[in-house]
Amino acid sequence: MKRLNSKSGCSVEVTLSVMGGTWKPIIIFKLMQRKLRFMELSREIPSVTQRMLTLQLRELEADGIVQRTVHAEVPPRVDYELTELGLSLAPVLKAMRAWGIRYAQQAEQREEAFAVCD
Amino acid sequence: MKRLNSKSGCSVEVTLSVMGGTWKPIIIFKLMQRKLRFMELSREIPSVTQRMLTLQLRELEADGIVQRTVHAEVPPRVDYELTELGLSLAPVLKAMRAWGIRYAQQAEQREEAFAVCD
DNA sequence: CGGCATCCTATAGGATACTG
DNA sequence: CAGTATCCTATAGGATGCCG
Repeated sequence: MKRLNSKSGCSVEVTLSVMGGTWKPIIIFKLMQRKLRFMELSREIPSVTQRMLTLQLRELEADGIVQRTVHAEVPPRVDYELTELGLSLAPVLKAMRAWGIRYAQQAEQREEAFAVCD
Repeated sequence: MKRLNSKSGCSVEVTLSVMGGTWKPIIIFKLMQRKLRFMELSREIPSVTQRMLTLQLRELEADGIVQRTVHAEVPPRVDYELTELGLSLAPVLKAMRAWGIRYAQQAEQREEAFAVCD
């Protein structure tokens, strides 16, 4: 996905430059519910490979959306949580969630057999 | 961008399967304000090429988000407007717009010189 | 456990030219 | 005007293996 230049364009493009991408909204949404470690995130989002998960988390970290904490333990333990800035994206994600639920319900009535969870 | 399978996964993934992508949210946002013809859309979103605009509009049409109307005139005239389903995405786009504006304002205070419009 | 490195393929996306 | 068609490059993304 093309990374939009956040220094220009409309306000929606600015948001997209930070949370655009196939996995970022899902990652942020999962982290809205609670702090998660790497393996937990991986299990929560089965469709993402570990490689992509790592890459996207690094970008979210660089953009100040996600806080990464490494605990000095054996076995290693790393957890990810939203920063204040990341939390401020909650209204966007909540709107997306609400729309997805409504859409799936309507599709169900059309016998399209969705299976939606969070 | 990987097209998520809308038949599974969390509710956010369902929404992403319809409006995910670099250009779709921007296109939908522009059409929220008013009906636009192809060239108008192209000018409103300078960063998108005609080719990508066509492709994305076709997908949005196939997903029932956008209504394409061809007028039998010379020169040809085609306009795009949101369907009822497309309009129901407004809360998502409005949340994205609000976040983008706030983010740009804060960046401005950090002297990062954004230039944001709609 | 939480990665990173490497190699590979598929798809997104751009440039340009052409057409009804 | 509103596209198509063609060709091309860049990036997304997957599979696998290794490591502290």
